[in-house]
Amino acid sequence: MLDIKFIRENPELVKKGIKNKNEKDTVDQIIELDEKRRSFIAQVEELKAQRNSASQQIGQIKKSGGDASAQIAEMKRVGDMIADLDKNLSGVEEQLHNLLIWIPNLPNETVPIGKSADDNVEVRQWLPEGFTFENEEKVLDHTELGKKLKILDFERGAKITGSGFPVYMGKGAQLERALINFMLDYHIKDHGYTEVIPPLLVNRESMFGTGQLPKLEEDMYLAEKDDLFTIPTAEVPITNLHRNEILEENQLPINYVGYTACFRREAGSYGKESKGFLRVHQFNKVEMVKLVKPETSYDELESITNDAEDILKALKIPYRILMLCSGDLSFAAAKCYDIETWSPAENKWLEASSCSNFENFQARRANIRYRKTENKKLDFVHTLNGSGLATSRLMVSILENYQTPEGKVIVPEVLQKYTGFKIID
RNA sequence: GGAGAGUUGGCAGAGUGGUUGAAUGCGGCGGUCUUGAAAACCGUUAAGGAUGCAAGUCCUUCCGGGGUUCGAAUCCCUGACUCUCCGCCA
Repeated sequence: MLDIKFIRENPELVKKGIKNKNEKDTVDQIIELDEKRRSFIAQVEELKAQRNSASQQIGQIKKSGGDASAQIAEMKRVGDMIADLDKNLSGVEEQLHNLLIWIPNLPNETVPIGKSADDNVEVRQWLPEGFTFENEEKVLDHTELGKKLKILDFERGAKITGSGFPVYMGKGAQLERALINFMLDYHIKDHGYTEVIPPLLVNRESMFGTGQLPKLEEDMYLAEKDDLFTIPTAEVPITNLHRNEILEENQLPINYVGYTACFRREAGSYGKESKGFLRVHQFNKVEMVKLVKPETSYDELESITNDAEDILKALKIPYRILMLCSGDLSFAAAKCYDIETWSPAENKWLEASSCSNFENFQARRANIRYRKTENKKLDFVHTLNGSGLATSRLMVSILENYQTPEGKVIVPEVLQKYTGFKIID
């Protein structure tokens, strides 16, 4: 959520940001409603001040046994006027709110302007020693490998639930679990994060707080009876841990890491991209969330991105970092790096992580503030998150990059102590 | 699922219609005292909004929403959550 005062004072800046994000510009309507709102406030507050002092007088008169019926009649009239004005005011405020919640966060000034994913900018690439993009022999893709080695079963997943709900079997399940544990341990021990196991269903307030609602309602599973959503990412419950709280400056930065299953309807995105793990409705992800002081948030963005990269370096998976252009940024993000891992079978990069700075956009929605040590003033924290990482796409890269000419898969060295075996055959 | 109790400021906890934004205690901050610290004592201590260059003035807020009233933390309705007991269950 943007600050209405900021919009009022910088309408052109806001309009530009909205345009660069390909979102709907309602700034003129917002400013008009804001003026209306403030004019109603001025009127109604004037009357309320009048009523408050008169009510006090009436109390005095009654106490001393006098007759206050004239004042009471007058105040009844004033009360009716207040009721009318209040009604108008809340009507205007509702309209204003309904526009404001659709205004996206503005891109940071360092973000390249662009329309779509084609305009994202590659920042750097990391390739393991000896890696080459050319494959002399045919590489099996992850679905073929999964079938051959009996470690993934997409067909049975479709039977018991529907397409896009993968089943991991045997060593596949063990590898998945090893990967999750490895990533959690790494972030906890080497990067100093605190582990959280949050609920997988959350209420509307939480979904609003991180910016999934109202825009992305159609992309989420909803348990209608209880009006609860399954989480599309652990970002939602973990960031909302501190909703409506005031933190102390010396508590910051707060670094959380959590593993959860994630659920996405991916409405309207069926197609060739949906093979195997490439697009699923349920997947596993280790997510990092940071609550930080505003002045540090861009350093923290670099840091959280590095934390995700460290995992890939340890696994020796080739990856590249993209800086998303304005048009490809999510609704709530001000700046975002995507990490893509290499898939030799698809012969392309697959998004495995997304690290974003939301500045105070989510903190405003979720009302997460902190008290500054210096002057005791309150301010909104900045929130960040980054996948560290999503296992589905990562599993594609591991299976494909670590396969032997015979179609077996070597377990990455750092995972071997977690799996207890070195090869899947 | 059934029955009951509760939700007040950073925390604990008073307050059942009229200077109650809210007693008191703790905590926090400032000060006195002290070589320093502790103790003791004194003072101070909410957030959001409107307006204003500012000082200030005003409005709102006692879980959320609605109502009664000239006036509500206080009365009524409703929703959420918490706790206790019973039932069911991993």
